[in-house]
Amino acid sequence: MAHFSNAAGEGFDGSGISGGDLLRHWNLEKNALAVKVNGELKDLNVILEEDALVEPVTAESPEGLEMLRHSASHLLAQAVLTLFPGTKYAIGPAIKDGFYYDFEVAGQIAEEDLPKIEKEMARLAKEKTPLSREVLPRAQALDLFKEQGQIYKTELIEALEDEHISCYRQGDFIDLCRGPHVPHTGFLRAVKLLSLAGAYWRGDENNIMLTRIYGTAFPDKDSLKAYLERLAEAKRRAHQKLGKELDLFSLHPEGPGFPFFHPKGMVIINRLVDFWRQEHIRRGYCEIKTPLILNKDLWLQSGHWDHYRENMYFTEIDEREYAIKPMNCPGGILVYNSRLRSYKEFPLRMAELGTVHRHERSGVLHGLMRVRCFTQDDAHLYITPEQIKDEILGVMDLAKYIYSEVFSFKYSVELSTRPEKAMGDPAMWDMAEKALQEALEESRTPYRINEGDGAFYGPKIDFHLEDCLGRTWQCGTIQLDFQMPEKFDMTYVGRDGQQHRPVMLHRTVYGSLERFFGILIEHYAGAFPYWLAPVQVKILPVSEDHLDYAREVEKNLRCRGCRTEIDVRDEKLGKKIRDAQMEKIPYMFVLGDRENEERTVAVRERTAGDLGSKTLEEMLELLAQEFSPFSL
RNA sequence: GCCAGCGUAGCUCAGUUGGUAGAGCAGCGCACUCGUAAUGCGCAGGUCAACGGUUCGAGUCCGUUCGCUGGCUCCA
Repeated sequence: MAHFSNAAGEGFDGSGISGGDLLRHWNLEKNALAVKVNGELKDLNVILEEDALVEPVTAESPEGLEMLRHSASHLLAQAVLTLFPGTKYAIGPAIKDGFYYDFEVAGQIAEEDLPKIEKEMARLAKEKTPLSREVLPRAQALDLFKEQGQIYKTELIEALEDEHISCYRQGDFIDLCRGPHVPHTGFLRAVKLLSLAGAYWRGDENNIMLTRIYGTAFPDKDSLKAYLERLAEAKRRAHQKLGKELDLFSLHPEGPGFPFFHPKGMVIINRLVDFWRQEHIRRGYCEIKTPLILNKDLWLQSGHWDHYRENMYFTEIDEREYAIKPMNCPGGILVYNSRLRSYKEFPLRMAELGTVHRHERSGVLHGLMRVRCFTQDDAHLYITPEQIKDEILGVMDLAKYIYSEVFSFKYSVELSTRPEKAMGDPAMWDMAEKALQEALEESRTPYRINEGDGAFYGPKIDFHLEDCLGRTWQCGTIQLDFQMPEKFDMTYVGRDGQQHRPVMLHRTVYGSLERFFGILIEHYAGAFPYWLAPVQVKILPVSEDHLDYAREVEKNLRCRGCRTEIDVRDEKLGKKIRDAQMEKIPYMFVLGDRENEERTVAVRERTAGDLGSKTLEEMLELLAQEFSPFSL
């Protein structure tokens, strides 16, 4: 950090060096792309106020990296305009891990053009053209872009209220931009274009679809290379790929979006369910099950017919219309309403592993993460208004326990507020939003507000987990609902003997078993912890002679609930070990003459390797020490 | 749904400017009876996603449909 002054003295004026030049010099020595002046990010050629506090911003800092990528997007636009004259350019920001730029390309652009564009960018970078800021009067800026037929830029300027428009110029390329930017294009020497995609202008599907080019930029070639390797590694652990390799699940054209679970996948799903049941019993939930198909009247009453019809599947029974449930709540409400309820039952926590079907648009399907048939670990809590906060806190505690303690996930939390197509009284919405917010504040949970993203019947708290490429997926959710109790005329008898309206809380923790499973596969890269592993111990007889002893050991393990298999193939030991390793099985027991005589097993662990010889009793003790969320 | 790319044996992939389909792994059989990450030999396996068109001739070119992947929009 340094103090600079433009004031007279120190020979600035006398020596003919301006404060700006001095600053530039000082910062280039420090390898800075920009500076923070009194905490604010500025270009290197900023004109300093008297006694400004100045810090260099290097390419390695988060701000520097973002700037680098933003500047790279300008370079991309310049290259595309050079190679595809007549192209209209829209917007090009830096994003997490990179940048993009949207174009209406003159002619055709294909993925195979990317190397050509990269080459042009490299050429332009070599020229070290300065990126300079130009502030134009509004009318002049408008004329400038209008002349070139840049309709997207003029539309953007028209939306701005400023008198003066900030632009950045590099050579003959000029872009509407707030900045700041790197001093010259020479800083953009580690840039890679990644993919081509369609994107609607201003994110509205009624608008024209532009061509988006994604890329990334790093301070140097080594860190770019490291990033690309990370991407490749992430692709190797994609759940679709591992699901096939480890024989966990499959998807078929016969049922797009309807996953099939194989025996090994079912072991994991069932473990998740067993654990879920245990934890819910402990936390005072009961469990119900409701039908998959219910008649149309129910969905009319719930509001799904009006708000959710386009995502529902329908069928006909005895010439009457039925719907396949897209959500579990209406069924759950029928259980609630099946008899008179008392406040003494409250908080009434009814869980349901409910399988739902939703007609998702074909383009959004994604492995197990976005499917058309999935099982929610749903629950509906029927409570009094006074119980709202405690119950929300209770669910948040459960989510934290499962995400953080059991699975060591990092997760983010969002509060989604009233959407446009909301049902019901705005005052109720305000109250519900406030209750959720209070619970978040009280539990000191960091969260982001997602304006207008709530469910049609109520606001919600969402829990998001990351997949291996850093994409986030909503898993758990807590939704506060005052609408359904009205619609279904739900009541309970209070202490005063009068009928009251309950409040309803919808919630999930896994979200959907399918999605959570997909994320788990990637989280563990297929090497599931002992308590989830489809096969926990693989028994490897050295030769056929040791099969009898192998069966004896297998029986012993099975009796104690251990999931075990013998590799009975007529193969060499090395091959059996390799295959067990590829299957990511936690333990291998090697059995040969020695073990047979000593009544021991030679233990190999998938990451630690050889653990030496152990008696079966010693081994069972070791296995018992493996982490398990079960406490039976 | 929209944009782009892809679809060849169970899996991973090769297949010249259009001339009639190939490897490795997996599977099956035989031999070997094996000590810590791949034993050898053999056999079998394909309406080249589907349908239509161009052509004497299509895995290859064109069109349509389906599916998958990456995005966009959407996502209770």
